[in-house]
Amino acid sequence: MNYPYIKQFRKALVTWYLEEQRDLPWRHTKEPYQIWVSEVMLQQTRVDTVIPYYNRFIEKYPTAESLAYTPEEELLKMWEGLGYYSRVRNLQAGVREVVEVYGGKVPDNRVDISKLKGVGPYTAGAILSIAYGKPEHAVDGNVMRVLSRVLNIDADIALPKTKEIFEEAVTKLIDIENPSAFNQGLMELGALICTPTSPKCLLCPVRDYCTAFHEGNPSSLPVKSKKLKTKDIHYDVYVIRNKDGSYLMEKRMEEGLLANMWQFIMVERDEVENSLTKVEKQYNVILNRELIEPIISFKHVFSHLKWHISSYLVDAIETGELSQLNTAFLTKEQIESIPMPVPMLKIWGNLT
DNA sequence: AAGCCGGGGGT
DNA sequence: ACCCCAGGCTT
Repeated sequence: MNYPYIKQFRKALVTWYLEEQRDLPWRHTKEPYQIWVSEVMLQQTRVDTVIPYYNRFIEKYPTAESLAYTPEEELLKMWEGLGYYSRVRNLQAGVREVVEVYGGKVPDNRVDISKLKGVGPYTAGAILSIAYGKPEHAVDGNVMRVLSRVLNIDADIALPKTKEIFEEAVTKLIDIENPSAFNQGLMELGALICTPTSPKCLLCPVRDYCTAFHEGNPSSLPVKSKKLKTKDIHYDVYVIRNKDGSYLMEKRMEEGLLANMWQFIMVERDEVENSLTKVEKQYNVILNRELIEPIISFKHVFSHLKWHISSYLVDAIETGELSQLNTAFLTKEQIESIPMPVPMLKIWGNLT
């Protein structure tokens, strides 16, 4: 794009953003910490999903100091249902570093802010431009889609290397006068107008500067290669109830999928007799095999795998000492206070 | 560079 | 069924 057009493109984008932007909670603040929270929640997550979580989170943890030393289980409960739970662990680690190393002030340069846990190239640029007004690129999926069309770039955006092309493009195009509105304008345009399928080109404020609109095919961009196939795993989930009306639960491992979240007893599907024997032995209980009541069967899709779950309610006739520290019989009130992944919430919700 | 890490909504 | 979403970390 030639220089005169760059200036006009900036102006058109920023003017449109300032007039048409949605009223979102995190647009009422310029506190770097609060912008940070919003950006982490928005990673791979839609605006409408984030809004209630953001409001609750900021109300409870309005400052870096208030978040820094909150127990992890409480944070996971606040994050419950949002997904990608390592985000909140990393956020807290980063925030704690800000409190302890930077005196509570979020760094205002890319080198230092990028050292914080959970802050990658995008989040760094977003905080720097939105909270500090720095002319830094913030390239996410929206930006790559919009600019692939405006500049008619057909490089494969699934390749990490391709992102550098767009970072350089933004660095060249960005409005020094209002980096915040420019970066958010690109993303807002991607969310409202320059959508993945059927972009609303006739309503686009930068249509005049869009190469794909004039010389190419906006709908065919961006190019993205790799598509992943999910693996199928079948589980039987046993909701085991003791004489007190408490339920046997276990906490997942500290790392990996759904780390540190709680679940009912879950075993890979097998012959029913084998499953029950395995459960009885491992958790030192004797189950009433005469009365196994199906609760619900469903599929739960993750980004890289698919769970097929069948769940059952069964009474423990006898219970012994639980050998593992991460297992316990919990009351209804306790269960509703611990963080559980959505599949377990679904089973719990169908229990009564 | 590729795999891992959730969940929901749109088409 | 498939795609994508205000991505980052680990290997």
